[in-house]
Amino acid sequence: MKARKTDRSKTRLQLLEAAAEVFAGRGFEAATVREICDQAGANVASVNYHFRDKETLYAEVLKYALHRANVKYPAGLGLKPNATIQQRLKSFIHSFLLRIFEEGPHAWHGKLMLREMVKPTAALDTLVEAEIRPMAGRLQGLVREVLGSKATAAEVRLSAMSVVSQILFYHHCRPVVTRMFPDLKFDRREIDRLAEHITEFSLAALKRKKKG
Amino acid sequence: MKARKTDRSKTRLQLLEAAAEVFAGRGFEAATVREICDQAGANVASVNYHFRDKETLYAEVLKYALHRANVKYPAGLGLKPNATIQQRLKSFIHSFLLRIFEEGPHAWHGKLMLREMVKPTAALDTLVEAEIRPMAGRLQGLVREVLGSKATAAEVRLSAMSVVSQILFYHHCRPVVTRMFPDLKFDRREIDRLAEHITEFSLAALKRKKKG
Amino acid sequence: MKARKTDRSKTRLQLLEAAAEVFAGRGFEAATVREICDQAGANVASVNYHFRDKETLYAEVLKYALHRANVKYPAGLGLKPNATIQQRLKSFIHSFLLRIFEEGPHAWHGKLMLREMVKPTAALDTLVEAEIRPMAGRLQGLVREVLGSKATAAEVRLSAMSVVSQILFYHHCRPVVTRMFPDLKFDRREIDRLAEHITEFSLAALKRKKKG
Amino acid sequence: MKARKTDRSKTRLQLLEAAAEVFAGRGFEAATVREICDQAGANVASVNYHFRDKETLYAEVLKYALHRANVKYPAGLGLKPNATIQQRLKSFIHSFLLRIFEEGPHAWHGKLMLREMVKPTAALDTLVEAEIRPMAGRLQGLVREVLGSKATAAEVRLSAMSVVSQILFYHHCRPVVTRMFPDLKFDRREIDRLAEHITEFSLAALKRKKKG
DNA sequence: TATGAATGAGGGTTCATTCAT
DNA sequence: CATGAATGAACCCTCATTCAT
Repeated sequence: MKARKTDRSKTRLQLLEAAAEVFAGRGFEAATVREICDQAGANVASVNYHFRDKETLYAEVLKYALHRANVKYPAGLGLKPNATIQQRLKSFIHSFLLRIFEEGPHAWHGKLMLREMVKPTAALDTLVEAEIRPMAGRLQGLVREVLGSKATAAEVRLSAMSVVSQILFYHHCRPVVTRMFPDLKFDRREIDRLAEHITEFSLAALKRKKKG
Repeated sequence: MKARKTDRSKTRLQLLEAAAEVFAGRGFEAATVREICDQAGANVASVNYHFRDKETLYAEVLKYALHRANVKYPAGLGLKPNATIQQRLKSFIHSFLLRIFEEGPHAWHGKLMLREMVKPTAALDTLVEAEIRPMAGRLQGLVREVLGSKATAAEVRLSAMSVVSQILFYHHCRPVVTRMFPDLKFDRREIDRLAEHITEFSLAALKRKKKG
Repeated sequence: MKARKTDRSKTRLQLLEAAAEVFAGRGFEAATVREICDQAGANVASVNYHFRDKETLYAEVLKYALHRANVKYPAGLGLKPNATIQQRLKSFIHSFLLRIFEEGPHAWHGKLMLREMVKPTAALDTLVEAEIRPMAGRLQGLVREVLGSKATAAEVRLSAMSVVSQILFYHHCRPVVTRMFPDLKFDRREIDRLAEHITEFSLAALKRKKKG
Repeated sequence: MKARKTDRSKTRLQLLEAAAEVFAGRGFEAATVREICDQAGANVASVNYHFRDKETLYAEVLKYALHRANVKYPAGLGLKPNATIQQRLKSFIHSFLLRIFEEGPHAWHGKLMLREMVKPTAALDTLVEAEIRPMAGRLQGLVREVLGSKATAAEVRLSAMSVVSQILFYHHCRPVVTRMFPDLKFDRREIDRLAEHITEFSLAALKRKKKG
């Protein structure tokens, strides 16, 4: 009956996993503490015991989901340093798209992030610094490689956003995209095609800008 | 007879306005009919009397917000038929950005739409057909003008999404953008610059693709 | 548009008919004024306008149902004065049973009466005097004919109740009876058999009592 | 462990008692969970916590009231096996009448049963099998003893209903009986007299039928 | 330490009734 | 005179949270 430290950690973890799934699926308001506890096989009071309240649990879940996602998709994103700029840009885009279209536990992060866009919480500040800014830095590096050293920081920034926006679009507008083109199934091949298009479109724009 | 109808419409309208604001601000789940009724200066039972239930009210609010937005930003979007393709594309992008960055009552629509992306309701189907598909058609028309008649429908579609995604990015990711670049104030001038960039970036890509 | 006196009466009557059906079917509490008005093809406010409130309407409905029932089953109950006592007793019992098992509008009265047993209202007093006491008097007359003049009033009264109770049982306990004997269908023939049994059983008891 | 269970049972029990009284007094529809909880000294949410909803509570109350009644009036009903059939029949009738005329907590069951006659719920099915059918079996056994083995099952059944109906009459028609004979007070002595009459009346009928 | 019973605030909804028209 | 819009009280129920154990 004595709860060992391991047990404590175990319940906490199960609570986090369950909460991530429920929050991702239903959103903060619609999610109920009871459902989370049930799914975690824990007591109704567990959330308040382990995390003080529902809101704190949510913040912890965001951090946890970020951690989980970073474990699977480390900063490198599979790029090889000696590849051409085209190859590296496409690799960046492709990896990002894969991450976006992934289903199951690893999709929690994306869904939670989208919910943060609608109703930001304090946790978003952390996420921006820990995750988004570094990734933006990587992308701006790639963009600058194409634009050349004469490009201003503002130009680089705008162009990087133009690139990433094309990726995120399929995450943020999926409900509309699937309704407008019901035939589109985002399987492996389709995602490849998408990465191809976005890379090509972006590179074309960037190279033209460079010349101009 | 008219007075009656007007009276009925009056409370209904106040309810719609109040509901639009509350739903946009809090989301469907978190919004309470009590707050909506208070804000509309009506009784708690008004929602059930005029709209049967909260869900039906929400659907009506979406339709109403769409109507309001369309009245202010009619299909023409200020384009002149005899303008060049560059001018017309930039006009499309600029109008769309203005719509996105607008604040006050006209911003309801955008916020509600964003919420629909996170948790689509039955109302989204209607909106896609009534609003989004027509606008997508307009944009695809512009894109095809640049790409030329040899471009496949799929190519046109993908490119159009690349264009619109750059606009929507500032809507869907505003919380992140403002956190990453706190100095950016999206005033008139900044929006102009943004429209300029997106147009230039997109045209560059499209023209390059045309050649290739 | 002018409402003539006839119209007023007409609406009142339709309200009464609708209310009788709804009250009989759902009971006073569960019945809603809206359903009654809808079924009567009248305005929501009609009940309050024509009958002051729901409770008054209920009292009027009881009176009305009694009136309707008495029109169809007049005091005579089809007895012929020159028939034997057996024939007249059986006729009384048979008529009463038919009344009880009747369906449709004429069953309202019985259902409402049963509801009065559960929760008597002021209307019950009227009904007892107007309907039940006279009928009890008739039955006691028949019983006395069998028991003879030596029987005390109390004996007559008890025996009369023994007779009528056997009839009412099938009204008051129908849900139990149908559950205990699902095969029993109370059609014309079965009701005949029932009347036969009750008459026979009661006469046997009465005659034996007379001797003893 | 025991303390917990007891605690749980305690509130549950208080809820059941309070609900039995309120349901018996007002009926299912008119009863409010607030009144029940207040009377039980519990929170408004207690009903939903312990019984899920009002309907389930009602079903539990019916079972509980049956249990309570059966504890006080066990199957034996005070019959001695070596008594004569007259004595045993009178004992059956007398016990049943006492049960019917009892007031206070033990009267809940009777009132609830009467309400079930007016508006049966799913709980009635259970009650018929658990309580009514066994009691009907006992009575039919007594009736058959008098009628003899030649009597058909249908005859036994009809006669048993004739007997029980005379008892239930005073339950189902009490409001009418007290209005018609305001002098009648159903005290110990009057109930004795009633039992005497019903037994005598029924036996007379049964014995006569036997001969015939 | 960790739990299940219990809480009270607040949710959406329904209802008989009222009142200006 | 008769109506339909509007009301406010009360309904059952759900919820995150607390507390004794």
